[in-house]
Amino acid sequence: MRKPRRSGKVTLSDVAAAADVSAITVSRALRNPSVVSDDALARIEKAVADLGYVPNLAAQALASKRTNVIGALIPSVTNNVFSDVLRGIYDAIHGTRFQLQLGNTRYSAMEEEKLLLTFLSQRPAGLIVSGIDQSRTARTLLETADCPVVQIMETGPDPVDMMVGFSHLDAARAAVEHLIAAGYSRIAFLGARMDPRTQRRLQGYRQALEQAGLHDESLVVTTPQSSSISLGAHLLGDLLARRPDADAVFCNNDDIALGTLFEAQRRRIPIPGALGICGFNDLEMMQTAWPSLTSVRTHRSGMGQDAVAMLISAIEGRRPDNPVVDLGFEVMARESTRRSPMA
Amino acid sequence: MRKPRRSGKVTLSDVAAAADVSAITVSRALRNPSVVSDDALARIEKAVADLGYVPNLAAQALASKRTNVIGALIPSVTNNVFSDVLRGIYDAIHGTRFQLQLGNTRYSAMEEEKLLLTFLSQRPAGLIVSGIDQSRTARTLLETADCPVVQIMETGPDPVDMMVGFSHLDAARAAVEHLIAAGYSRIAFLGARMDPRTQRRLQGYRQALEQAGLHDESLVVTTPQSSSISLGAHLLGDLLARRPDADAVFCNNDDIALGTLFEAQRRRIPIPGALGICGFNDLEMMQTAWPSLTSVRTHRSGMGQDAVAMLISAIEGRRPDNPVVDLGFEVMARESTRRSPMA
DNA sequence: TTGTAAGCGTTATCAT
DNA sequence: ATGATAACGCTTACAA
Repeated sequence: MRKPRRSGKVTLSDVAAAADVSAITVSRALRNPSVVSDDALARIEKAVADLGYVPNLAAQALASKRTNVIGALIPSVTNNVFSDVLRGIYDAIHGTRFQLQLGNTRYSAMEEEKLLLTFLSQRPAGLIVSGIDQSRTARTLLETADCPVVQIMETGPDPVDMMVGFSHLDAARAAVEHLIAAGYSRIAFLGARMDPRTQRRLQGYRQALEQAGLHDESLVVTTPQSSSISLGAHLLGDLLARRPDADAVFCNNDDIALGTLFEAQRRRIPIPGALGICGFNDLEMMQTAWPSLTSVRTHRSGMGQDAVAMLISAIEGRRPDNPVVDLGFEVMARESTRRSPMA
Repeated sequence: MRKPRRSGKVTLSDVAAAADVSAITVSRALRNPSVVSDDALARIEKAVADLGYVPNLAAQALASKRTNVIGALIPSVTNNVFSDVLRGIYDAIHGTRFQLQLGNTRYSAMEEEKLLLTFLSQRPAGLIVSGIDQSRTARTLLETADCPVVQIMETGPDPVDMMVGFSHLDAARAAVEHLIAAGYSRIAFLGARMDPRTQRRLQGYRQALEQAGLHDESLVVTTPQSSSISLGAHLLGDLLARRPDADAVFCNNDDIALGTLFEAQRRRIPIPGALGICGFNDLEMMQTAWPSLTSVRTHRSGMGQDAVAMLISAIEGRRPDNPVVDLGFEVMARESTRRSPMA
C-alpha cells in the first residue's frame, strides 16, 4: 500500500467534507456561485473561511488547461520608458481576471529566448513582447505559441500577431525638422545603448538632415553604454571636444537631454541661444526643467494599456479589427529650442 | 466511452514514445541527466528537439508540490526607488532556478491583501514584501504562508520572518543635521504621498529640529498627491507663499528636490546661498545636476539583491544567521547645501 | 441543483 | 538504469 503524498494544505475535498457536499459543488460554488443552492453556498463559504482554503493554481491550470497569466517581456525595469509602459499594462490588467508575469530581458536576445520558453511552460493566455527585432528562434516560438501575442513600442511590417507602437524613424525625423525650423544647422545626435529603436531614430535624424543638406556624420556621437543623465553630460563633452561649433543636440532620450542641459549650464553655454536641446519621450521632468526642454512625446502607458486591451479581446475571441495600432507622437516644442523670440 | 481532453500539446509521453522509453525516464533525463544511460539520453534529446516539447509547469508544480516562484510585492513600478530595488532583485535572481512574480500594490493595503492571496495560490517558494506596515490580514497571511518571507525597504522591530532595509527616521535626521551644520536654520520639509516611510522621515526631520531648538511646524508642506518633479516645483511655491523666509528644504525624495531646484532657478533664487536643497535616495541625477544636489544615499538595488539572497538561502534550508539586515545610508553633501566655502 | 468518474501532465514510490 | 502505478488537486463530461 502506497503512502499518500498530501501537502498538508487544505484542499477542495477538505472544504467539501466540512460543508457536507461533494468537491465539484465546492468548485462550482467558487467559480459560479449562482448555480449552487443558497443553502450549500452558505455552508461552503463558512468552510472555506474556517479552514482558510486557498485554491491551488497549478491544479486549476492543469485541469482546465487555461491560465490567467499574461506574460510581458521588457528589456529594462529601470528605464523610465518601460516603467511607464509597465504602469499602463498594470492599469489595464487591474480588475480583470488576468495576472501579469513580467520578464526582464536586459536587452539581450538570448535572455528573451530563455524567458519565452519559461513563459510558454506556463501556457500563458497571452504574451506581450517589446520591439520587432526578435531572434529567429524567438520569432518561431511566438508564432507557434497558441496564444495571442502583441508586439509593443514600435510598429513595422510583418507583425507576429498584433502590434501597438509608433514609428521611431518618423518621430526622430520630425524632431530634427523642428530643430531645423527653429534655425539650427549644425545639429548633433547623442545616443546611448544603440538598441534597434535607437538605430531607427538615428536613421530618422540622418534622413531629415540629408534632406535639408545639413547632414554631417561627425556630429553623431554614440556609445554602447546604457543611458543615464550623467552619460548625457559626458556625451555633450565628447561632442564639443570634436565639434565645438555644434549648435543643437537631438538626444536619443530625455535622460541624455537633461544631462546635456546640466553640462551646458556648467559650461555657461546659453540655452537655447548657443545650443538647442531636444530630447525624446517627453518624460514629466521635461516641462519642469529650467529652461523647459523640448522633447518628442510618446504614448508609453497608452502602449501598455492598448496592448493588454487587444490581448484580452483576442483571448476572449474578439480579435481587434486592426491588429496594428500606431499611437503616433508629438513634438513638444519648449524653451530649449526657442532660439528666436517666436511664440 | 469518454472523450479524451488532450490539449494538443506535446507531452512527456509523446517524447517517451518517440524515444522508445517510458515517461518517467524522460522526466529523469530532463531533471537529472546523469542517472540516464547515454544511449537513452541521446534519443530523448532528439525527440525533445524534434517534437518541440515544452514542459508543463502546472503539472510539475502539482506533482512535485514545489515551484520556482518568488513573489515580490512593491507599491509602485514607476517610482525610481522601486525600479532600482527591482533591478537588484532581478540581478540576484538571474542565473538561479527561480523566477520572479511581481505584484504592484499601488500603495494600497487592500491590493496587497488581494495580491498576497493570488500569490499564495501559486504556493510560491518565497515572498518579498515592501515595508513593515502590512494590514492585520496581510500579516496573518504572511505568517501562515509556509515559505520564507523578507520585508524590504525598512527595518523595524517584530519582523514577520526576515528583513533588509534601513531606518528612514535616522536617515532623515542625519540629513537635517547636515543642513543645520551647513548653517541653515529655517529648514522646511517638502513631502508627497505621505506613505508610512515618508511619515517616519518626517518624524526624523522633526526630531533633529527639535533637538536644535529650530522646529517650526509651519515649515512643513505636504500633500497626499503622488510625487513628481513638477510637484516639487509646486511645493516650493506653496512653501514660499507661506514662509518666504525659509532658507533650506529637506525634500522627501529626489524628484521633489529636482523640482525645487528648477523652480528656484526660475525664480532666480541662488542655490545654495539663499536656499539649501537636500533630497532623499541619491538617484544618479543628483550628482550631475547643476548645482549638484545633496541627498541621502540609500542602497536600493542592494536591498533587492540581499532580499533574494536571504530568501534563496532560507528556501534551501540555510537560514541567515541574522534575519534582520540594516544596510544603512550616507548623507552625500554636495553643492546645493554648501552655503559657506567649506570644502 | 448535485454527484460520479475520468482525466489534465507530471513526479514520488516502489519494484525490478 | 528503467519502469509500472498511483497520486498531486482540480475541472470536464456525463448522468441523475
